[in-house]
Amino acid sequence: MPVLLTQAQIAEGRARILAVAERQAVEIGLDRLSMHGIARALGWSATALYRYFENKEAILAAARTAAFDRLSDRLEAAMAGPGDIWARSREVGNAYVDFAFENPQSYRLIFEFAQPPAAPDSDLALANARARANMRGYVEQMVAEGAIDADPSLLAHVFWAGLHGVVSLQMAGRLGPDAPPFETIRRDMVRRIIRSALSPSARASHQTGARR
Amino acid sequence: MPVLLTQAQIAEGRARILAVAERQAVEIGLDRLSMHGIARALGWSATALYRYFENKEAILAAARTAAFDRLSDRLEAAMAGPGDIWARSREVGNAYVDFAFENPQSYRLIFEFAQPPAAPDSDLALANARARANMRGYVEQMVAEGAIDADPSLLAHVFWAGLHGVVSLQMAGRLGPDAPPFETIRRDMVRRIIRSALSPSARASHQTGARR
DNA sequence: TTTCGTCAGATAACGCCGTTATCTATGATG
DNA sequence: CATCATAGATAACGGCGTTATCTGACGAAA
Repeated sequence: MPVLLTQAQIAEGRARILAVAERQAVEIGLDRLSMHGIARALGWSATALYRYFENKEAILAAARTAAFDRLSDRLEAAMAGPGDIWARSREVGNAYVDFAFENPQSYRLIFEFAQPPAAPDSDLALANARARANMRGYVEQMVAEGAIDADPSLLAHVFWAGLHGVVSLQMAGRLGPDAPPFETIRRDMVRRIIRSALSPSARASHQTGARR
Repeated sequence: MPVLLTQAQIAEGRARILAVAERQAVEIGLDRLSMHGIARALGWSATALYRYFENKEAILAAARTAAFDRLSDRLEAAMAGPGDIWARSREVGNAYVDFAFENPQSYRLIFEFAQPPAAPDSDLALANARARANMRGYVEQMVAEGAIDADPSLLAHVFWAGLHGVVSLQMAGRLGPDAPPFETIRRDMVRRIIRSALSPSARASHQTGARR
């Protein structure tokens, strides 16, 4: 009978393709990524890629999945760090922003406007859900610990959307030269939202305590 | 001597090309827009387009400019409407969101991540500046009228980024099925930011007055 | 009125893209 | 050792953005 690719070989092939794709996305930009180019870098023919991925979109979906997971890793690491919930939440925010600007191609890949919907229960959908859970988790904990008082899911999405808004305006170069710097906008936004949700008990200790 | 295109003919040619480009962007999506396709719709050869625009990117830049101007028109109309500054500011926000979801391709065109920088003093740069001014203007007026108290530019950018964040998450389909609806997130975000900036005098009249 | 120069626009072509059809060589199984 | 399904190469398709080249039409000059 034939010589079948083992599961391990398939996995390795996919991993090699993804590695090249991610490197090229960084080097030449997401939109210049091409099947021919990836194959060239591997010393393969372009058609060989189709033994490992159904088409280009499948490669992008896998790269998106990996990007989601890397983002989640960083958010979870920040959340698992030292300090009280205030400090850790701040670190989660920093991790998000750092990820975005250290990996703009990954951030773009994840949040690009035109995206084919992910198949339900696909790896991509799961990675997306994990990232969303991480974007919610720290807010839920703040509410659970009584630091702030709000509908956790709603407030989490407000935080997330706000952060994503500044990040993506900055990335798209839509903050003109007359605009305040990115970090100023971000800090002011977060400060306003936080204060709007401070629990009565936290209001005394945090609000005054945080500003010496 | 030769038969030169008059300024008017050039302007008309550019207008026809743009009209087709914008229609096709709506019909088939921004990324399927092509020089060949635009020319086909015009009954021209693809190369004829190069008599009117330097290249495809120039067409996109012109379309971006037009999109910016349409957005500005709507923002200005909302700002010029009836009612006090609270009502008009609310309408500016509605105009922004309505524009985004009624013209997703235009919104995408404007706020897409990867954008070649606009040439300084180009029509595009001017249209961009006009739109940014409109995103600032209503906040400046609120501050001027004493309704709220903040650095106008900073607060305007916080509002804008927040709104853009919810809009673009929604457009990219990144708000999962477990997320609160778009309008809920938007309203909550705007409410929180507004309250954080209410001037002491407005706090009494607005905060209580606005909730019956 | 004929010639001529110049430019608008068409045709052809280039190299790239994503993808499919077809071929070839391989190596485990009978 | 012969067979045969398959991995991967080669070739090809239609489409892309863009450039080179050709063609034809018109205003100025003769």
